[in-house]
Amino acid sequence: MPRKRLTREESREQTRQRLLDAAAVMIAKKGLSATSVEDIAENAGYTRGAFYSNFNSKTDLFIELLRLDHQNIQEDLQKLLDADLSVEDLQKQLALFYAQCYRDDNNYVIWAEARLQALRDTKFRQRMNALCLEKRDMIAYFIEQFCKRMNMSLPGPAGDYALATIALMDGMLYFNIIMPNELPDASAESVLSTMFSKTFFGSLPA
Amino acid sequence: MPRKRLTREESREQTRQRLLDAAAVMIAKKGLSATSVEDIAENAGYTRGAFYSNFNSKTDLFIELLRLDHQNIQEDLQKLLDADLSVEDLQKQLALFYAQCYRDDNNYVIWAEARLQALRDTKFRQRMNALCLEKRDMIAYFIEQFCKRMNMSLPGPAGDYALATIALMDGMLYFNIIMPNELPDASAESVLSTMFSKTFFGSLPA
DNA sequence: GAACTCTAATACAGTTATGTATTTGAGTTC
DNA sequence: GAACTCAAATACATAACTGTATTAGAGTTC
Repeated sequence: MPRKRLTREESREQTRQRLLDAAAVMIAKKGLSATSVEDIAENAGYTRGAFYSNFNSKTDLFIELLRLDHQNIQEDLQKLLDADLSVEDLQKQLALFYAQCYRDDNNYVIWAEARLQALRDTKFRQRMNALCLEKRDMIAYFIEQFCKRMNMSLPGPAGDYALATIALMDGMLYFNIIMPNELPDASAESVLSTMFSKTFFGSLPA
Repeated sequence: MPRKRLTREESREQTRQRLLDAAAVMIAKKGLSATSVEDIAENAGYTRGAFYSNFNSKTDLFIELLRLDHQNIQEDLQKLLDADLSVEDLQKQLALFYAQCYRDDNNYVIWAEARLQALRDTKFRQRMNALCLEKRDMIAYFIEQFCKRMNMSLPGPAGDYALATIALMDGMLYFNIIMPNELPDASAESVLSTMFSKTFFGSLPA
């Protein structure tokens, strides 16, 4: 039984959202270029007509997908910063944050696809880079906060460490997805925390 | 003027090699699934007939491409190990090795494509994982050698550090390719060496 | 050099994608 | 509730890719 007769705007928004959701699933499953507009529409329960009525192109939809996910990430990070956590909790959050971003595997794949797309498409790369730099700066700020509370100073720019953090977690995450047996969670965590504590604690002033 | 009238076998080998080269270029440029068999053949100066005469499928060719590149990497690494370098040189080699693997950008993209393919195709993943584990073990051995000469001991299994090394270098490399302005070489190098020296030197026994 | 062989080109048949133009029908307006 | 509007379906015209089956011709064999 249909709860409610949807208004035109609600109905359109629902369609749009379903198309976005279906696209995320299909792109993760088959890859960006192997996913046809037809795939997306069909998987969302519509036809191509609905797609072209809501998006100009597959690329446009894809960017919207990234934008929305990035927005969620930023909001989550901001909440963490605002929460005024203890040093221990902050440390935990720093180590776990990135993995949380990719809480389901779809997101990991989608950003991996995005990176490749960025290598190929100048316009796309510009939009992508803006998102990445925002993320880097956010994490850099996070690291700075962390160091301040620990009464430490970094040997280099926080931005560089932010990049290293993203890079490291990304790579570890990939290994975890692709061959979970070879790198049990405990091991991954220990490697990460070793790298981080050695790196950051190594720079303690006293 | 044609140097020499090629023997049938030579001619076939030349065709095969040209197809492989063209595939590497096209796959890096357009992506694996966006690259058609036609693209590869045409770009190599042949028609699809030549392709199907030399390979069973695009996937087969792709795996051959990876296999060959991986073979080169392994050989290079082995040479380094055999060279019996000084500690300083060994350290340099460790930091630079991975970047050398991707000496031209094509290879980076091709392996990124391979990672995504591995996420989707079980059979492919199995072949891929074998290559990755070989590489990990090789680098782990490299790290062990390094530590031995430095008279250090690692706090954890060398394999874990090898994975972290690969992950970190991979991620940094991506940033370097995608936005070289944001991460000048000097900066990337300093981040890497900081991470490594802090991590490994932090574990010195005395 | 005639008969043979195998590489690569060509021809073919089938499938799947694209975007636009047009139509249908569920919501909206009065 | 009749006229209207816009979201989504359908129809259409193209284009591209796939793999196989067949053919042409450059090497090979004797």
